[in-house]
Amino acid sequence: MSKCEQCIVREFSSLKALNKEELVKLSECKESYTIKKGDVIFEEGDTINGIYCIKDGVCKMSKLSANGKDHIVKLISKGELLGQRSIISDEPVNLSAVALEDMEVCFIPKSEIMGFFEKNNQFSMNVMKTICGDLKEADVHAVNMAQKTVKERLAETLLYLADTFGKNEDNSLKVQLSREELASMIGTATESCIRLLSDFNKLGLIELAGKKITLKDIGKLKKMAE
Amino acid sequence: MSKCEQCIVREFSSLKALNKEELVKLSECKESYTIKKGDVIFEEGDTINGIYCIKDGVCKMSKLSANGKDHIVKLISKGELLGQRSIISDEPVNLSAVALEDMEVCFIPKSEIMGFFEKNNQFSMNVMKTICGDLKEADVHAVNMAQKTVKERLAETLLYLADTFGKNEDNSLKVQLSREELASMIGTATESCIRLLSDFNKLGLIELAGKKITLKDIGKLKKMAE
DNA sequence: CTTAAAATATGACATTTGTCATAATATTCA
DNA sequence: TGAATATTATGACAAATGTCATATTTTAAG
Repeated sequence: MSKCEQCIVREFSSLKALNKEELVKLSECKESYTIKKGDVIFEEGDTINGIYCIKDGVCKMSKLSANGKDHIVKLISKGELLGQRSIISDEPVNLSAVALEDMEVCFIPKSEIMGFFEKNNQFSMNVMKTICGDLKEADVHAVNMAQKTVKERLAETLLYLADTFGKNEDNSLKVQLSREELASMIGTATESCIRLLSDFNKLGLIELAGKKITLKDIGKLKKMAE
Repeated sequence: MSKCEQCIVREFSSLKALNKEELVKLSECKESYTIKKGDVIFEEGDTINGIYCIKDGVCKMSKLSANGKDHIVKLISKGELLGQRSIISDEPVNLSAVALEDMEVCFIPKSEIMGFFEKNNQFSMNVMKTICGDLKEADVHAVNMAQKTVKERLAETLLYLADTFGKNEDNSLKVQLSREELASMIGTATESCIRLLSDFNKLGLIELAGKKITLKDIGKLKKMAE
């Protein structure tokens, strides 16, 4: 079993507040998992008994809307913690988490986390700050959904994907989403998404090669996203 | 100056975790304000040096979108705390707060709040739970904005207003929003909002009398909101 | 490698929503 | 009170977006 003391990923999350002793204890109770692309980590409504620390890979967090369509609320990657909200609220999770690529995660039991909350004030503050950041982002997201056109949202999302998850050697976006998934992120019909991607392609803003998307004119894309 | 120990509103917020001693100290440093309808409590980007405890009245929390339109993200009323996110993140506020009716609020300095965080674990947990609740709501809100039609959003919002803020003796909604504000809540053009209200009126779902809106067929409205 | 299934792409059209113009009504303030 | 202003309402039309049908291409399975 790998040791948390030596895990670099920890430095990027609230867990960086833990001291040596706490880390040793954490190493002993955490469980490592490998998750395959497409696998479900948890589903909306599930009761989870701990949080997941993402060591590697990206997953989508989505929510079913009343009409039965899935909406991808955000993407989570290396260094982030999954399920904090559910543990703190003591409620089932309200988003589903599905791996977009093969992932490495560690599961930390709820009891352990609650102990940190009680004894480590800095850890609590870190978690609070993270959740406050999430809240701010969620508000921005809601306003974007309400006020921006689909075209603007698509441009913005492409830029977000490039900024947040980076590019391959050939300059294409590292995270590969299906058209359906991309549509579900920007909140539109799959066909509309495909059509707009075609338009962007014809305008020279992006280049399409199968599932690969390459941003060609970031300046214009930024203008388009307003 | 009124005493926090005797303030009932406190019982509805995270402040309920405070002990007698803390309440006495709070009474001494807090400041009470009266805010007139339409007054700005703070604006997006402002740096605030404490949080506001709403004793009475309702305010709108809004965010300017890139195209210059205001979007009302949520309404806040009696018993809730304003500005927690900003204080915890140590960042300017990202939403504006404007009174929809005359309000009574108390301002609690940041230093005091930070002290509670350090010494009162239950207070910290309460705040965390509140923010987690906000986050959940914000995610639901984003999905609604992305997936529901304007009609569905209007029906939903009317029901929300009735549920959350109640009705007058004549059964009309207690919170009075202008058509423009209602439109800015559901994320649509003012004209579209007015048109849909007219439709709902003709269908017998609601009754319009000036600014007053009365829900006549809650069942159908619920169906319409999906 | 070949076939079936899934994903992507595009056309045609309906529906929703936004915009601009203008009228009717309500509200404010001198 | 009465004029000025803001708000609400409605029509006409344009633009954006969704839906359904159907190719085309890609991927997966045997």
